[in-house]
Amino acid sequence: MALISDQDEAAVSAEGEAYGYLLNKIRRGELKAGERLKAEEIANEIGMSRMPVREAFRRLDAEGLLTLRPNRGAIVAGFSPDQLMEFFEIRSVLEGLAMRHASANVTGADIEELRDLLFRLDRGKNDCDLWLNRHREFHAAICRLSGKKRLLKDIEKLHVLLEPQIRFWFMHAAKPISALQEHQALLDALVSGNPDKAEAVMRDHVLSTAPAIIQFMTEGTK
Amino acid sequence: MALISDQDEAAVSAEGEAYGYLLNKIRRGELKAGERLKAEEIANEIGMSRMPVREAFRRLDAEGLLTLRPNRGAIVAGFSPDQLMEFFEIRSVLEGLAMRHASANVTGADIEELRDLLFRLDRGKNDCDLWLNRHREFHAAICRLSGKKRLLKDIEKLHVLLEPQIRFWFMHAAKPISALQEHQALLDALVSGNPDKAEAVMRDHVLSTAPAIIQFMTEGTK
DNA sequence: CATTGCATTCTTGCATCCAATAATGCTAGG
DNA sequence: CCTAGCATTATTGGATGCAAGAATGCAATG
Repeated sequence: MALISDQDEAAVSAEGEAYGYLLNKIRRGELKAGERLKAEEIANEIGMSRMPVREAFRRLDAEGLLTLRPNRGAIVAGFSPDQLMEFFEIRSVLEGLAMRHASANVTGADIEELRDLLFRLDRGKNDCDLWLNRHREFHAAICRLSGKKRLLKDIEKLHVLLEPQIRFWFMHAAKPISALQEHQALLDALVSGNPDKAEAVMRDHVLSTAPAIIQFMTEGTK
Repeated sequence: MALISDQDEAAVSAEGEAYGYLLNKIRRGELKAGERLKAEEIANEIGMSRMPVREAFRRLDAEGLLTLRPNRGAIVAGFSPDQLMEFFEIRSVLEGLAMRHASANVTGADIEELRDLLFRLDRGKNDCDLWLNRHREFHAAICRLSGKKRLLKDIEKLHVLLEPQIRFWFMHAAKPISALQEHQALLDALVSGNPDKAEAVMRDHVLSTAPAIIQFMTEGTK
């Protein structure tokens, strides 16, 4: 249930609170690419000093969500179509690897649970936040079966990086009608017992969604 | 030539200096896994206050080189054989992807340069630092041909994570006699014009080196 | 009217200070 | 001699202050 970090749990530290606050804003698209963030401003909004905000900046910068420029503050990272495509490609190979391991570990109970997640995903296709969360959770659930923690973490980071874009697409473009059968195919590949096939299907799945999402962006902004 | 960040360039900021100082120590294995780092101690060593050191801790934590525990400081990250294997696997798919793109972009001049790097790599096989740097640079040079910046960055991060382990192996185990032909095979695959083959060869190459390095660790510590 | 140069204001980066939490060592009791 | 509990010390997390650099606005000049 924990996604990237503790962004919705009660953050114990001020830095954690600042991190979660900013992460949510970025993911929801409330902070636009290129926007400059002033440490003191953020600090006032959430009732703390600039120090923990600076540290949150540092963490978000390391994750690629912000760009920290010397003496010139933090700006929200924005990505070109090429960069977005690169993220999708990295996701495809990482989730492909996770899928490969998952296919070796998966049990009947796991499949049962995944079917349930998929069912809920489909039912949430009219609520953006709901759908995005369930979609992320569905992919995370598969990756979790791999048992590889770092892999899961890296993949979730990429999902967060792409979330504003996917949200934009979800809200403005045609709803993902085909999502159900696409993801059903993932489950089929998962139980096929063929690791190569499982990996290949996941790679194709991730890449197949990319062009529509990216192309829509370029059309939407011109 | 710039590796991960500005760890040997003249760091402009105090935070950058602290980051580079710690990064080098970790990479060289001067800080052992599990060792606790005290912010003030580090700060005194390099003549600054704790604040920039804390921020460097935050960055290194985000990169997975340190583990920051609430109220209990930073400890140097250490990895189990399983975790190391996971890193190698992630490296294999990421470098495989980079190789795929590189094979589409590579020119005759690039191959010339890579051959030169490989030649220098082989000549440096008796100096640990030299060999490690050249080996990293050889892989980075191939990945750079992909033109994918994020991919290159992620791969270099993994190289840094694995560096202490590879260093340990290099110093205590048999020298990598086969490295020359292994890497030569990479160049052959690169010019083969077959992206699938190029990717597969790189994946195999990265994975093939893993068991020896990891196994040696478990033997060396028991 | 546009543009350059300068002065003012704002923001960042770092040091220092203080409170809260964790680690350490000591003492007393078994 | 070992252990539990407490007092002391060390260390972290966060707030504040201050200097250096960047952004802004204004005025003078072409």
